[in-house]
Amino acid sequence: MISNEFIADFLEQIATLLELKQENKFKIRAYRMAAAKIREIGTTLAKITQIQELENIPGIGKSLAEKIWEIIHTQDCAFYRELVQEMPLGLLDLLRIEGLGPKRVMQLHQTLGIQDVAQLQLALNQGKLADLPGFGKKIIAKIEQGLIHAQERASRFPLYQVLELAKEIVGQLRQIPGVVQVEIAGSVRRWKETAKDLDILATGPAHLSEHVMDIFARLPQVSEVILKGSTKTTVKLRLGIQVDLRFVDPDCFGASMQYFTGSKEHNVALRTLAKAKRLKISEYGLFQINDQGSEIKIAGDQETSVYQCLGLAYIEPELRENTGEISFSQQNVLPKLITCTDIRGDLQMHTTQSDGQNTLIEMIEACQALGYEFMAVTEHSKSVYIAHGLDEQRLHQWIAEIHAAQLRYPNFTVLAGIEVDILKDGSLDLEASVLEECDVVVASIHSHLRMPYEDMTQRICDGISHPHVHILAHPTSRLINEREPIEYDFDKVLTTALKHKVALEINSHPNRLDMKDSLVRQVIEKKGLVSINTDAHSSSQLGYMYLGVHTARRGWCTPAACINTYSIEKLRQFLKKQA
DNA sequence: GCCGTTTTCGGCCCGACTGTTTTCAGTCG
Repeated sequence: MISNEFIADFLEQIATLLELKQENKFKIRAYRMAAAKIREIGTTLAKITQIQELENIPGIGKSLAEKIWEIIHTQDCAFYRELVQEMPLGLLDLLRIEGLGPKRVMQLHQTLGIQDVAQLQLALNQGKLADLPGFGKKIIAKIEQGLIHAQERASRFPLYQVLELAKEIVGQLRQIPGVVQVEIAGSVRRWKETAKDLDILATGPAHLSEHVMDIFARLPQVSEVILKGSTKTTVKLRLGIQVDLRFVDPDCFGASMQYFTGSKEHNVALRTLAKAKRLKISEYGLFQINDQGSEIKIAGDQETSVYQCLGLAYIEPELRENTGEISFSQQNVLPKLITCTDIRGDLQMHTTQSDGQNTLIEMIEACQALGYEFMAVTEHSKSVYIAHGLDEQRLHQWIAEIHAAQLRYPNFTVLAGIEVDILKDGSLDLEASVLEECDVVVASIHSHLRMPYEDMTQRICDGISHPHVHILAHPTSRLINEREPIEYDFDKVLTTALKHKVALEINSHPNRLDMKDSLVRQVIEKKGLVSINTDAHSSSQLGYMYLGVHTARRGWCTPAACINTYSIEKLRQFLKKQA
């Protein structure tokens, strides 16, 4: 079955080829928006039986519907083929080089016959670019540098890594006397799972701006200054990540935070809305345009007031992806999102009994220190040899030990659990009799990650249909930047989970964040349940909970949809499958 | 190519920085 990703990649490539062709930029945008829509939409397009249904999707009209239909049924697209005839695919790689946009790439292609990165490198070595109009010394140097960057660049950095870095840099900038505010913006503020760069906003009196930019450009983490102006400076850190700092007047703080938090798509939609109301929005504020064409600032110092003056309820940064949040906001029906303080307990963790670093008692006390009311200890099952997984006998004894430990903590609940493997054939790795002794059964997949789509779907559905299973852990087994998610029919698994009252986990480990945001959204839309857990292998990893909570928020998750917010009484009801 | 709180055609977000420019285009976010 053709995945939505496959279709979206096709449209994305067409958009880039049209960009090279210097087609109408709004046409290009239409392809990009359609690709984005397809990536986040819940339904698998390949299952659609009427082309009309495609046209009903916002952002997809007749022309795009026909192309998508063609891609689904032929795994190919004639329009795409035509474009590739005109422009070699190697040119797409050139576009990813800093300093090269569509115009210059086409100029290189048409005048020097350059078709790919290797030919560009050769032309640079031979000094051929210097003869071209518009290619001065600086531009050529930038392209040479860009080629080096393109080779060494990791595409995106995991959120957690960038957050740690951001805290460091923000801390350093806040120490500059006279600076009023320094805040993280961009995709990091939206808690997107990976970041291309880090955006920081600082405010203060205008005379300070040059000084702040100087200090920023000379921070010890900086390896290269890419551009430097009085209000905007971009540097590259030794770690390879790019950081943008913007400096504005405190009066513009709200508008700037709004602007630099993005997403780009959210901002475009907001500006369109503003324009319809004869307003103009920029990083400097929200302006009313009167009949003479002059502008009067009506909002800007607070982010909330920018939204308010547009007739919108405040939109949390995690929702700003232009996936429906603006119309929900207009109708004032945005969900009240889950927060870290709603979490009453962690339902997946490991101790020294299997592959954890801390003892049961240490984990209990760490959970209590976090203010939790309950926790579940969930060791691995026997087939996970390397993790020293438990067999029936050991689990039986271990449950007794957990019960004994519980006696020492009368005001706190320690649930005895297990993370049982779903084997290749869909059966569970432990006998039902011992699973029945557990308070919580978390099922997951650790082996045979590459199976045919239909078989994997069946395997997971069988696994979670087992009467003792409560939670499907890290549902896609992906590792960010390391391992692709396993492929199966998520709709079908979700339907099965709903039927059997199984919650789907949001695993908070920084390398996992699994399920990802868009899948969480699907669960929420279908009125399913999630469980946000850390899968901690040490007491310090219990602290990753916030990463899972923000991922949940990106999926529009409310407290009611997350079993970790339940009171212990309600949780026990759920675990009895009587909820 | 899409779409309608300027509705079936004519719009479609806005600004900073850089370089090669003699007044602005290209790139980027």
